[in-house]
Amino acid sequence: MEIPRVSLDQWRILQAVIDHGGFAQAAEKLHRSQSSVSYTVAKMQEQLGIPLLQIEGRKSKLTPAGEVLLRRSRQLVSDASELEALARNLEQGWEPEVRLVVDAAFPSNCLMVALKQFVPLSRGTRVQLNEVVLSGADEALLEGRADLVIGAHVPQGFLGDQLIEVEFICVAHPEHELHQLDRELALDDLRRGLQVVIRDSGIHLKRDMGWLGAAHRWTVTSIDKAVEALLGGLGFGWVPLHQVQTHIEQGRLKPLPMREGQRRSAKLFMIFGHPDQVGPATQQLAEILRENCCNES
Amino acid sequence: MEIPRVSLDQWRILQAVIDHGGFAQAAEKLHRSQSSVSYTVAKMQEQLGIPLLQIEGRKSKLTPAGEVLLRRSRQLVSDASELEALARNLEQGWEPEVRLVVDAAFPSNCLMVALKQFVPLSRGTRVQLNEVVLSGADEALLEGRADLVIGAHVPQGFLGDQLIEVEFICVAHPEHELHQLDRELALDDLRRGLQVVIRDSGIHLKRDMGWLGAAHRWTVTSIDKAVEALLGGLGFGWVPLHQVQTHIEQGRLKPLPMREGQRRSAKLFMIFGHPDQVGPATQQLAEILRENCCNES
DNA sequence: AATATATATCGAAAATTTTGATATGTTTGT
DNA sequence: ACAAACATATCAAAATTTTCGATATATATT
Repeated sequence: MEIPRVSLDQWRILQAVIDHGGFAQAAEKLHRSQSSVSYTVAKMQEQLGIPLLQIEGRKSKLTPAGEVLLRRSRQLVSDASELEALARNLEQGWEPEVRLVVDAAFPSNCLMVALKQFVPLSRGTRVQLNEVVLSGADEALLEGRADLVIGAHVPQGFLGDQLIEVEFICVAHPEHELHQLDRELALDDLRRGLQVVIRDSGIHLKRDMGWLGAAHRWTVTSIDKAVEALLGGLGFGWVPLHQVQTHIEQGRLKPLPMREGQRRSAKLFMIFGHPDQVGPATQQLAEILRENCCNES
Repeated sequence: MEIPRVSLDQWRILQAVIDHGGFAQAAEKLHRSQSSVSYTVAKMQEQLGIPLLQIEGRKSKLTPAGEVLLRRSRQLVSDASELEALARNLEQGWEPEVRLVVDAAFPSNCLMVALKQFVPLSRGTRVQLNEVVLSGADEALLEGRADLVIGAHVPQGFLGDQLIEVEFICVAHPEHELHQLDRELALDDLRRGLQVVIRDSGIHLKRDMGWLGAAHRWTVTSIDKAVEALLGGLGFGWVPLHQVQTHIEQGRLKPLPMREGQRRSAKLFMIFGHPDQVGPATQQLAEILRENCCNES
């Protein structure tokens, strides 16, 4: 690995020149003299052996190479800042990383919004996200592989706050044979069909989602795949309502007219991996997740 | 955005202290005095407001925070080097980015090996990879959205080298009804079944892969999905042999015993997006891809 | 041509880093 | 317990780098 010759400060000065429209303006903002800025830029170009700016008229403009390098240098400087932000976090006892394990039934947009909110508050603390199904969450907890879990079950010895209730609905493609019967369905009707079942992602325990004892089953490993299979007219199955809402509205899937059990609901809990000592980053992330879920419902 | 106070040099010196086992050794390697190293480390800790090293016996060891920060700082320094390597590349007329478009039929391991080889030679030049099906490749070429294409067809006005020949084989799940017939199959036998067809990813042109005119078809958007569908026993279809080889060996899929056309082959070509002016990075990547394909066959 | 704007260059001043010498503290071997 | 070996800390002086103010050069505007 070649050692870097151009310093962060040098890149920062180049950025300032572009951002503030000239050497003089950049110098102003940086509380330096104009000649200092000029010196720095000249030196950078010498070190890199490539011109970054070229005089055009009386202003200097970025060369094509300069444009590329500037863009990437912004990332570099921002990474450096993040590193130092992490140092400040660590000083206050922040964790460098939060391991978040989430049951696939949890609405992914909820999760995305929460993570987007968390990032700017946590510069430097990373989130390692792991999507699991059913007992996969329990295992992560029991094996200490998670700091924060959103799961359907609170194992012994852990404390869980209820977060949201996810409704599962039993659907099939509108042209599926079960829809052709054109009457209320009993559970017995279902046993003859092909059920799409979401496979538990746990390794030790094995509990599959709403397994009915139907004659045929097709097991998939994620909710996305399950929905895909249902859209393909492959069978019927219970999936989270929020995941198929639009499909239902647009007629690509249709809830089965069941006498009972068309809907089931699962409570999702928020569980801390180390109930006794929750780090501040984990705490913060948990709070944001909670807020987002309240707004949602 | 907070401005970085700790310089790349400072991080590098911390790294050297750890890598060479002490201030004196680091100083040696860095051609600096031991006191200089000591000064730098002390200053860093002051700037960050957090201890990175602590004396343990007579050696200094990383604190837990130091460990985290060191690990990430290595990435930072390496990014900085990469940025400068990019500058050197640009100076020699290297492109900052190569847009590579690859037909999904191209063996992905081949691609991965080639990219892994390319990365160290191209530090700083990024590869933007786009997987397409059939005419998606043509479109990328015609619209100038690609520098290098691996596709099944060479559009007018472009030059293509043949790269490899990909064999497609017609398979179905071993328990599929077509396998139960237990005799050689004619094309007419197939028309009654459900064919899994890979959908063209092009937007304007539309050519689907080996569409037979079968009674039922299920169209998927990637080869992976097609294989998945076939594994689920959903129908039959032509897919690249290399993608299903292990499935066949392990009995999860079985080639259909066809009188004719069990195998089809498609030639894949390597095509430059701008035949007249091929950048050196593109050139290099193309060479590596070619080499890898030769070794493969 | 005169003026305003923008970057380049120069020598001197200021700030920072490096150095060599030496101090302080820890472990190892006798 | 003591010396030798090892490791980091500190100090003032030296070396290097950066910054500054002034001024030069170049281009566009009027």
